[in-house]
Amino acid sequence: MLCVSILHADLDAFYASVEQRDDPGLRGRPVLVGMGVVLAASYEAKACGVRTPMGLTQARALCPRAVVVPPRMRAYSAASKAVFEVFRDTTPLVEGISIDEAFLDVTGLRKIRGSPREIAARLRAEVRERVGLPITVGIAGTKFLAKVASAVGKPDGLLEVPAGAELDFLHPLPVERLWGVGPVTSAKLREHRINTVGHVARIGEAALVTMLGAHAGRHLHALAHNHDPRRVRVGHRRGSIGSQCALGRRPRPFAEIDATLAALVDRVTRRMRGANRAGRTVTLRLRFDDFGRATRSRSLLKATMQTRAVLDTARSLLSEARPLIETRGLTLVGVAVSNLDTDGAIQPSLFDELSDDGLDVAMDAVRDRFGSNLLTRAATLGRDLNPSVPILPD
DNA sequence: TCTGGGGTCCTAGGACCC
DNA sequence: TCTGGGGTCCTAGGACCC
Repeated sequence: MLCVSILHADLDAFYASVEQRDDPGLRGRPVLVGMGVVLAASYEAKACGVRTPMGLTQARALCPRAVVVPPRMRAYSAASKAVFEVFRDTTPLVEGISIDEAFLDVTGLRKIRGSPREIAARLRAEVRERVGLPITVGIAGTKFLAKVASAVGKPDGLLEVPAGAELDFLHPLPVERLWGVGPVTSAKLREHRINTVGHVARIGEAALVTMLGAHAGRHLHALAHNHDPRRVRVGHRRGSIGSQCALGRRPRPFAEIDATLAALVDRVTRRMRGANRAGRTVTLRLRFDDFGRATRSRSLLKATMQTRAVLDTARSLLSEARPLIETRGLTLVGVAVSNLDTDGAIQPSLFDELSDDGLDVAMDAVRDRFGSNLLTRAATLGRDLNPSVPILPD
């Protein structure tokens, strides 16, 4: 039987490392990337206790020596592409998880490329040489364990969990290492004095299901025994495309929220056209003063990637949510399109043709109603927002 | 510890169909 | 008029991930 070997490759403090690579003056110093909140912290900054996402004010208090730089998404996107090229030169079986991490299936490469450890070591060296970035690689027989291994191996490390030693490695770790255990599940488990993965493995599936629900219970039980049958999937396409914008606590006139929504829809549909994906379900995301959240969604009869159609739907959802917004105070607005088709032939509308440069078009839609102040505000917002960065390579 | 922006998956009720 | 099981889609919410 062929023993599966999976690598989990994860760039270290990705955005911060790109900044340190591009500005030698930042090397060896604590670096924070962010605007408002910390998007990434170099290991020097993490040593002070800085975490993401933490407010920059608080991060500066913890780490007064830190250099704060604004994010440069284009640079990170380019670096990510270069790293993924190294991945694909290693094996065609690459599954991107995010801009800075991927699974690589190297099963069966032993004869031509050496042991998984040799492959991983070469991969790390190549990322360092070709892209100039530190990367940690975990090696194991399952995706889950490879991911745990890279997390434990950070930073700039290589950690292999040998066959047969999986549970010895896994069971002493805290429950938070399990994929799918966040703050809520962690609190529930710790309430029952379940603190380690080994304890999760011992208490039995039925008890976990009672505690956490059917799916989560079975899932965690399986992971705690290192049962993870998921294969590395190639060519997986994202299921939704969205954009959102935090508004701060200052009250905003409804018209300004509407203009912001138009800017967001313009970005989203532009990205959809760029990726040639049409979608059918429009979701409006809202977050309120008390950090409560709500979503409102509507499905269209036909998939679209046109700004006009998505904007009309989003705006209608926003109007319906207006009473909610006015009572609870809005701090974030977002829009996402899901139910994505793959075969959407691009059908430019007049609206879209007008929209080729910047946010002019979405702004046209609000100009008459809201006047030039809001137009300026929304256009500024759009330019401040970072360009689209693919989360998964299309 | 007061929280950004990009996503994923699961649950559950209701409408609707056979 | 009341009734069943099975299935899909839509919508809203929640938890989680990086």
